[in-house]
Amino acid sequence: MRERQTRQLDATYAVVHAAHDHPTAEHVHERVQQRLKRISLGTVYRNLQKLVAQGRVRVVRIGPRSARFDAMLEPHEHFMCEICDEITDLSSAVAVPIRRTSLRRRGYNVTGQTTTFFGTCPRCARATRSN
Amino acid sequence: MRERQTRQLDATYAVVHAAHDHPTAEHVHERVQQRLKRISLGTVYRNLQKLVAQGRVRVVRIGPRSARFDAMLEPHEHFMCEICDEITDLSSAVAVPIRRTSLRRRGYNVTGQTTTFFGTCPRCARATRSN
DNA sequence: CTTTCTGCAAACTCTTTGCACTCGT
DNA sequence: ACGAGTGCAAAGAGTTTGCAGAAAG
Repeated sequence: MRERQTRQLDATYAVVHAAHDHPTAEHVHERVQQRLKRISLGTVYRNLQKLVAQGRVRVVRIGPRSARFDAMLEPHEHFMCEICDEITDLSSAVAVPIRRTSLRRRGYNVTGQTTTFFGTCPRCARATRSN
Repeated sequence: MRERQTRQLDATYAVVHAAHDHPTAEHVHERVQQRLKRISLGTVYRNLQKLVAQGRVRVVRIGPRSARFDAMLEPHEHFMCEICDEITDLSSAVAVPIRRTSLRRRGYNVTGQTTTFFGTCPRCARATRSN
């Protein structure tokens, strides 16, 4: 046997899959603890790594803070609000796959891509204006 | 007076500006030390922050390792090789500005964007094939 | 039973910071 | 000479890891 199915792994995946807010490892830990009170942060980190290696979860590295996790596997883009730090999903542009082809012609092997927009989200933009 | 022009700040900017390989803070430190032997890593970090705040340098946060710095201010995309960790510049797609407009219509205030492709660069792709 | 996984705590990496001193202006 | 900037070393955040014991198959 190679990989075991543990409560900790299942719960970690369930939390990331249910989340729609790109949680950090610490967020995931807090949420998993609601079900498994004794799970440690180290285990959450190990299981997140495992899920990423299995391709069931993706890492989103944006901004100066911690890595964030996402079980949305369909290609999509992100918007990061520099005021509230919230990351929202954007539906993917149609134009993008074309660029991959041109890179492949130049000898690159492209396995992934991310586009992130930065700025102020509508909610924070409104709040800023009214202050 | 507000900001002073120190040897350390000048040298830090000169190194980033001359670099074409997206150096980490530690890289920048090593290179600046060739001219100012007593400069500390903390000072390099503080000066890199200052340059970023001034808009003379950009931070590139890709991959699990440290932040990397770039004085190339024209819009461009990145390719990160997952084997050798090298980040290369790609000329920017023409299609991208269009998407910003559509985000603005939805209430986002867009101040920046990055697109990164992941995979294997031509050199590593060749090396892998021949092994 | 065997081997992987876990909890815990310590270690590690990257970055920031407090303090006394230095150096631009 | 005033105060922003510096070097140094210690502290912080985020993440990884060694180990002894727990538990999946």
